[in-house]
Amino acid sequence: MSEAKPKPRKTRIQQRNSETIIEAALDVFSKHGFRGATLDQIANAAGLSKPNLLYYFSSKEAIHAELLEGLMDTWLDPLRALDANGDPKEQLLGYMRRKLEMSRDLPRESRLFANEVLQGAPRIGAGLGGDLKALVDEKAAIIADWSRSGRIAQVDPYHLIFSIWALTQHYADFDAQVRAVLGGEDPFPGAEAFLDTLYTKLLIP
Amino acid sequence: MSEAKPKPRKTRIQQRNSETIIEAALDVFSKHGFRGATLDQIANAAGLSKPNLLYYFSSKEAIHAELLEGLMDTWLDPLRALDANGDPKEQLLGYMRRKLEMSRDLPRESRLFANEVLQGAPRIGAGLGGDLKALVDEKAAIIADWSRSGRIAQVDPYHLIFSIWALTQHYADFDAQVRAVLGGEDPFPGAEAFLDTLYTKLLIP
DNA sequence: AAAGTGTTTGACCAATCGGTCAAAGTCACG
DNA sequence: CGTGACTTTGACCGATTGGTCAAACACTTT
Repeated sequence: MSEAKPKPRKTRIQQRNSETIIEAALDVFSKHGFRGATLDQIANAAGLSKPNLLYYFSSKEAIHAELLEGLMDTWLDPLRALDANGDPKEQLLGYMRRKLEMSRDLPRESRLFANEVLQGAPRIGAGLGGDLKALVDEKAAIIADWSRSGRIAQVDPYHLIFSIWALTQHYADFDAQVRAVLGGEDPFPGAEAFLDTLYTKLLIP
Repeated sequence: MSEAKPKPRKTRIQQRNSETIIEAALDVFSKHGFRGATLDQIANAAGLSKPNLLYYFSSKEAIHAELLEGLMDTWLDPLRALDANGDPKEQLLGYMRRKLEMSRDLPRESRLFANEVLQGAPRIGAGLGGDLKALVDEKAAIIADWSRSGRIAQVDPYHLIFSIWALTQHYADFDAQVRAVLGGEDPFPGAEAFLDTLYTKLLIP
């Protein structure tokens, strides 16, 4: 569904302030969830007044919706890059590593999605059953082929993908818990080594 | 006074209503998060009036705190049961299976914790750095011993535990996403088979 | 400089929130 | 039955929330 309504990109100021608002909203929504975030918080973080926010976005939901929509692509890019013609093990390990990097570099985005899905995805339910499912089905078929031809071990491709999501996003979404247990140590070097070993062993035929 | 009576004397009604409220609060908090839940929702779910709720619990935070406190034990029990004297692989696979069962049977509890940790654990931060860290340290030492003595493969025990948390809780916390992708199929049978294979292969020395 | 468009804001609003309170209703027990 | 403790509720409160609006301000264009 490509609803390309020509939204008139107008002035420099509009461009700049819209981006500022989206950036501030990402900060606030990812930290407090949709219901927990307030327009005042977002306005304050963006350095604008609340009515000024609503001059650029018609409502709190509109900001949230634009955020999620703009992020969905970024979020699925690593999976899109999974290449049927590449080396299976390398492709899957590469996918895992890219997702882990995203947890390290874009933790707010990860938490934004986590918040949404945790509450039952009330605002992007369609996106999950649509684009996401289609993409996962496509890539799962590729993995299933690799399994069938013996190039990797026999694994359920769907649960393999789920496991990559779970393991990598865990380090962003449950950051507070991970760091409490590790006592401040940076989790990511250890995580990458562990996940490398895990998937290397799993995928050996 | 002359009579030394234990202060918190609970009547039948108190017992019953407290439990009803906690049960209703689990429903509402796990679905909407702390900030997203309202006293009216909880009261309605419990079949009581809002002032009646506050007759049993002094505040919204008090309900939430009691919920978390009461749940922390249940949540850590599977890890406590990890036995240093048992068979390493069986112990770890057993731990994983118990955690997966909890995701299937107690998804609300899982989401309650997920909500709390996602927002940075503002209300149980102490519990994470205290009891939880102590328990994980203790069990990680056991696993490290198993690794060192060659009874299981060499793995980072902390990230091994994290991986079990991430993989099992994923099926409760991201239920909406998992079911959207699988199209309604019950994820748990497939998940258990996948995780069994995964950890069996990982732990082989 | 004047006009027109785009931008910003203070004041305000209705709805909802967590929480209070006094009064009424109910229960246990001598 | 009577009495005192326990339980329930309608009415209410101050604070916060998302959102509106007219007026003021600023920037371009002529």
